[in-house]
Amino acid sequence: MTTPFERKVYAALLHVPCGRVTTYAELARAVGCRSSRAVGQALKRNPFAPVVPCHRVISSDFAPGGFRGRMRGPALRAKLLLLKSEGVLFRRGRLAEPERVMSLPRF
DNA sequence: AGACCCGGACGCG
DNA sequence: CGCGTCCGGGTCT
Repeated sequence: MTTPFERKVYAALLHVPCGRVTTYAELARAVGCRSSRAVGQALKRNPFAPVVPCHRVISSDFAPGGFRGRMRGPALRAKLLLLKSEGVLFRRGRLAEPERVMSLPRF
């Protein structure tokens, strides 16, 4: 079931193009929410994957964050591969080029 | 009402 | 840097 909050998150995420990423915190601010964790939950249940690019959302400390509800294992590797195919690389478990993080318009 | 969750900020060693 | 801890808020049961 998709809620108004989830739709807001997905809509904001659509502004992130291929080759760039954003963070849970950034998304949260974009929709006027102070819980980045709530955003993570919404992405986890993203019914419109991959048209809503939930793989382009990482942690604000440049760690990859999770994917499909998991923070490690095959799911996470799939996320890293998707990003790699878009030119976004990770090294030593961290985003290689932090300047690829996109800031979103405030709420 | 309580528990859960793909985070974040802060404090400490 | 790598913990531990607390906070947060939307959703599910």
